[in-house]
Amino acid sequence: MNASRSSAAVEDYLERILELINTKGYARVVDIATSLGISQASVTNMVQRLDAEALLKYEKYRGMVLTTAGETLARNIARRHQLLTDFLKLLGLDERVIEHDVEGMEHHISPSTLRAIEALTAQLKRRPALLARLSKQRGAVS
Amino acid sequence: MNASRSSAAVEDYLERILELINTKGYARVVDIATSLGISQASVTNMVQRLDAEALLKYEKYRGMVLTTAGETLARNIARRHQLLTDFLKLLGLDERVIEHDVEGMEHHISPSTLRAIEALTAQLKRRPALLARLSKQRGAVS
DNA sequence: TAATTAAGTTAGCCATGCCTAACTTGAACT
DNA sequence: AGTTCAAGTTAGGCATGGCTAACTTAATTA
Ligand SMILES: [Mn+2]
Ligand SMILES: [Mn+2]
Ligand SMILES: [Mn+2]
Ligand SMILES: [Mn+2]
Repeated sequence: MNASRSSAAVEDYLERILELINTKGYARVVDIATSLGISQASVTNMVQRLDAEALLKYEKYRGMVLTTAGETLARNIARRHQLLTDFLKLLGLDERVIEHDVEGMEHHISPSTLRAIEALTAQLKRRPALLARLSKQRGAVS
Repeated sequence: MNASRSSAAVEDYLERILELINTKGYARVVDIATSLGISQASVTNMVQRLDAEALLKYEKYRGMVLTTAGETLARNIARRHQLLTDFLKLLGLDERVIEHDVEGMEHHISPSTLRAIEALTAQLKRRPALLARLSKQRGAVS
């Protein structure tokens, strides 16, 4: 029923859940909470909502698995995160600034904008001289 | 007192209020509402909050002026909006996609990231060949 | 197996930011 | 001056997404 577009919060949860599953094999409430820096109660709440929205299947006290729909969304946001990170890294920005900015921007990038930035990143990777000039033009630090 | 960072909503209001003042000479509740696509009631509410936070001075039923703090914030978000728009325009994206994406991303760009994108934009403007290759590499359309 | 404790859940709360409906204010026209 | 009506305000409500405190479940340990 409810096909309304995903919120930034939903995308962040799905992204983190997929990441935990990929690295640890499973996603537990306590790990999601620690990793997102929020309370376990908030995670329980959202996990139940994601279950209701059929983005994952959750068995209380047991565990969760992403549904096909949930995994598709998760992979999609993970891809936006990765491509934006790659792009900003090229510009020589500080790691933590990149992480912060990407975490916010990733929720507002249309497919066509993403493709354009992807293409630009590929081109820039072949032009180290241009990138060097960039760093020089700015303060050269962060 | 309350130095907590501004929300995206606050930034959007301030940006629009400054724009109305710059183009019409004053910002009225009804115009802010129409221009942001929200109800007058919501605008009244936020305007009163911005007054309480000393970002503008509001005289009920009369009018509003930005305080120094409010104008500083407004100019700042307007600049982020402009620079991001310039950058995405360079990539040949559709106007409406740009507007949509910028409206979201502008709230998540750190000063150093902004400077980097500004420098990149300046360099790219001197390399039309690279930009042409970019458009070709993608679908060439939006 | 019984006790302990980490993990998870529930209940109740709050801030933000939006809405509609109903009312008030003040400007403009007669 | 009285009427009309656009603009503005207030009241009350809702969804989202956080929180803490108290309780329950289940895994571990003695
Ligand atoms: Mn994010
Ligand atoms: Mn992310
Ligand atoms: Mn915006
Ligand atoms: Mn803007």
